Amino acid sequence: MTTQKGSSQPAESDPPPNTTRHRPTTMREVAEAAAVSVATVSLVVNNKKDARIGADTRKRVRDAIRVLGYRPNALAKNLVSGSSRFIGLVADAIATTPFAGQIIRGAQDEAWKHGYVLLIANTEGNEPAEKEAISMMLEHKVRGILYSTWYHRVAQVPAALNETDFVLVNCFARDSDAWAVVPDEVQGGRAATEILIRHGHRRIAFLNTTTPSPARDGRLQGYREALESAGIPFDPNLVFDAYPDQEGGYAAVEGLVQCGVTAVFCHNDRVAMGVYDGLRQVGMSIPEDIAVVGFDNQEVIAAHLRPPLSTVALPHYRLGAAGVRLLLGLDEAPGNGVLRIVCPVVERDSVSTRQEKAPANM
Amino acid sequence: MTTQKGSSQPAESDPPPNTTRHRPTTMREVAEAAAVSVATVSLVVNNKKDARIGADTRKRVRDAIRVLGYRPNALAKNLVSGSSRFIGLVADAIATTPFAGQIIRGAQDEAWKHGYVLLIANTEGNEPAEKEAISMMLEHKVRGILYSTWYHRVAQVPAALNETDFVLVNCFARDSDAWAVVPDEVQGGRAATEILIRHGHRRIAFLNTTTPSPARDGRLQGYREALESAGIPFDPNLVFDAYPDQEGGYAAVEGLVQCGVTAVFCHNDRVAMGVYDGLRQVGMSIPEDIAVVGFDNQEVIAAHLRPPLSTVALPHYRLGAAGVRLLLGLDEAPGNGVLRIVCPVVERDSVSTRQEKAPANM
DNA sequence: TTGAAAGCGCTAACAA
DNA sequence: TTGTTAGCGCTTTCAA
Repeated sequence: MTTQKGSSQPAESDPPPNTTRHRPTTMREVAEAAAVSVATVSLVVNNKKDARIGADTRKRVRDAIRVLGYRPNALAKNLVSGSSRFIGLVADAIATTPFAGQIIRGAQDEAWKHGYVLLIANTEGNEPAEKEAISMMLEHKVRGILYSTWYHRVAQVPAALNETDFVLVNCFARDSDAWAVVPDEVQGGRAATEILIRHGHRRIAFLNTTTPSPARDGRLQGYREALESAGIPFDPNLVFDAYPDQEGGYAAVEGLVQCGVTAVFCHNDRVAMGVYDGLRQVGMSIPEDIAVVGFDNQEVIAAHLRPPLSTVALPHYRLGAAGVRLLLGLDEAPGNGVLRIVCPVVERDSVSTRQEKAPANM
Repeated sequence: MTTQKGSSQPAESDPPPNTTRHRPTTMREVAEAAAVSVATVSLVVNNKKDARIGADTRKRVRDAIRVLGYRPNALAKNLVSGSSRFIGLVADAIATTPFAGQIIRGAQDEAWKHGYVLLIANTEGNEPAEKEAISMMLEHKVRGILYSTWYHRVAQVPAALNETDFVLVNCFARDSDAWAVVPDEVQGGRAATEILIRHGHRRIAFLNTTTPSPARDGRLQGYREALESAGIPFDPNLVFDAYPDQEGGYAAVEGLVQCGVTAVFCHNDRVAMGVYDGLRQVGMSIPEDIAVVGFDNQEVIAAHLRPPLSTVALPHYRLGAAGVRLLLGLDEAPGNGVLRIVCPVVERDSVSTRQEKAPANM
């Protein structure tokens, strides 16, 4: 097949004919073509405000740029200015979960907005890889580093991070005041529970995860706070342990029906999916017999269960975006250094059908 | 709170004390500290094979590097060498789907392996954003660009891509011989169907997507090929249209049971999930009454359905990895320029239960 | 075995 | 209004 490569052939073998596609055009060449100095070219390329360039000079330069297909060399530019427009993102698992991707996306969009580019590295949580990734970013003189994890947890901050600005995303340091952005688990747990309360439920179970984590503690606390605000006494017998996946939810159904609750708040959407299966098994229907809300808003699941699942979303996109804003000093970090992002409610039909929520007009 | 920034204070205000953390150490400083020339430092930093450096000189340099916390400046290095160690990845949707992430991961891992770093940009399929992203990558003198899409489709190749090496990932160009890496839909469709055939099914429905796409055509062809190889006549009445999500699968169940098939190949796992619901609704069980296989191997769903779903995986990770291999010239492109990656079978319990497949020993 | 010096492509004083 | 020049931090001949 024909080659699609331009740079594949050694350029020095023959004198560059005046065709395109050899060594990239430099600013100096543009300057010669336009019969001006490189300084002038630089000025027009960068649209320097306080540079007074004659209209015709400017035009000559512009033309030369177009004709030669000139592109500024960011490497050189960065070298001069001493700092690059890179932001490093090191992640422990870029795509083990659908979530991590949203962090990247949020970070990327926000970075882009301010003229920065994301340099990413995924380390699989592997320490040498992590060190190497950070080194490489440091060597590229990144503006700063976002250190992110795929689930909300305590992070062991690699020492090398201190050589630059950094912010933790979806994780936090236990013994340091390093800046961090995390989801507000407590508020999320409260919100989830409140959906149920708002629909008149008083006997509400909570299927919490078995894994110790900020999510486990935070959501439980939120659940309790919501009950308390509503004047509903907390009943520890209504809090169940469930392994945080479909099987865990399925297995928990038996206990659920035995204790006679009218609603259940599941630690995550996958658990909720298991609960759906279990409930169906025993002939109970959602939301009539039992209302359920999940957590995470894992689209593939939540939006397409029957009935679609009301849930609380994990704000991954915003986590990533807030991370770069903090990094760039666009937002101020809160006093303790950790910024909590709210987990928004996503109501669907697993608490009450749409008809009940908003009666049709006819 | 205390600042965690090093670079935040102007460094020129006072002469750098010999503490750490000011302007980063340069090679020249290392040279001075070690009382050698920068050339020598360069030699030892890069472990140049054919450089004969005295053991003690080398040690002095090493020590100075350690003491000063020197890090090479990749920007400068790249400028000199004329080319960077960047590979650009432009994606139309980094995380709308769990899939895209795997492409990134595959590309990242493979790039890393060869000393390259990924520069990523997501464009949301937005053309100006795409142009800008490519420009930026070109300006950074990337080694090449991976242009990827989140689902397998024909891509409109942006002209600017021709200024560098590039390979299409998960998409291909209609009228060009641009290099591309895509999943082998035909083989995938064949493999899915063969799972069913291997388990004795002869009357096999195919719930194909309604969306025109390489997946739609390829999987259908694979389905037909598999039937043909097994000597089963193709019956067009057994091919149904289904919108490619849970609702589509659910809706298709009625037709499915009416035509009395014993097995169904679903265009994707989400459709399969809908089929599960529908089948349960009419009291049929999987795999006893009807066997089902999906496509995509979307973990959250496939692995946790009841019973777990046998399916065929989309090789996103390998797509990304193969993309960089092609780009770097590590692998040879096939004659027509498009490399097809096999979609591996993932057997679970929706075709026959594990017991049937492998009887327990006692 | 090591050093001096040129220069990668660009920016930013400073001159003119 | 535009040009000259000195670097940015590094690699790489070429000399010593």
